[in-house]
Amino acid sequence: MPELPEVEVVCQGLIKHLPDRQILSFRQSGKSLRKPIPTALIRRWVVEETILSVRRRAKFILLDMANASTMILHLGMTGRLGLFPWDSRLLVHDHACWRLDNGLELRLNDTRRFGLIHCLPPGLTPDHFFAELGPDPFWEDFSPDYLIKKGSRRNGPVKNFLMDNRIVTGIGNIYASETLFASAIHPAKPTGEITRQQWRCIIQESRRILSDAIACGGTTISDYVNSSGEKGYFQVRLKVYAREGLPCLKCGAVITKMVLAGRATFLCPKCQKEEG
DNA sequence: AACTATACCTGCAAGC
DNA sequence: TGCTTGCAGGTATAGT
Repeated sequence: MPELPEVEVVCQGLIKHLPDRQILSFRQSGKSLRKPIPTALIRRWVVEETILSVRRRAKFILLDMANASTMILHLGMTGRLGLFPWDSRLLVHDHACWRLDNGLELRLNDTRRFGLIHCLPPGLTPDHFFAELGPDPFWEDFSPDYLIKKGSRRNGPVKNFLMDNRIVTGIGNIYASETLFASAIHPAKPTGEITRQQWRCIIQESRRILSDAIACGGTTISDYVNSSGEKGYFQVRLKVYAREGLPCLKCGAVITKMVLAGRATFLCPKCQKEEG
């Protein structure tokens, strides 16, 4: 998916347009996303309601409605949200469309359909829905003490640990590689061997990289665009991700690729020593 | 309990 | 040209 920065950029775009808008109607493609689209719940609780606010929690986007219901959106790997004139032509993978009272329609386009839409009736807070999720990287809870407590008994690769959203949310495959490069830590290093100083470094670097990426409008690998249809520009700042065979920007050694938990992982073998 | 492999789905690029 | 294969930003699950 879009990782945390891309979701944040989309969210910031939606905040400019959605609050105070009323949803007039809802339509869908008929295809299921990761779970079936809860059309009945959306028509019951969201249609004809006004949007109060737009928030992000982890990689979820939340629309708080005036009647205290909540619509929760997740973009999966290929999800995109955009605003279009309501009578404009639908695109091939437009799966959910909310018509607004200003002539525009919010459309969720998701090629691979790994996205998710939830609708919580009034009074059901999203809290229990997010109960299993770890903190955002920007929260104070994301601290060396917390990571030592959660990670000391783990021997799996630290990269997998950082991508586990029960530990910390929003660090996906791109930013896990980038954070570990910036921290000079080998992605396969056993989690339990990471020192307090290294955790401090990981926290600091992940926040710096994610902030920079948000400021750049996110990373566009192939098809991600923000809610205004603009691409992000962080990809030109990536130091290791998708740079296999190219020289390390710090030391000139050749960037290599390995597979961890089935995911492509990029590193500089010289800057990120196994025993480091 | 922790970890890996697999499944979900479509499109694209590379290789034959 | 056309087929097959592998791979892609996420996450839930079943299995070891």
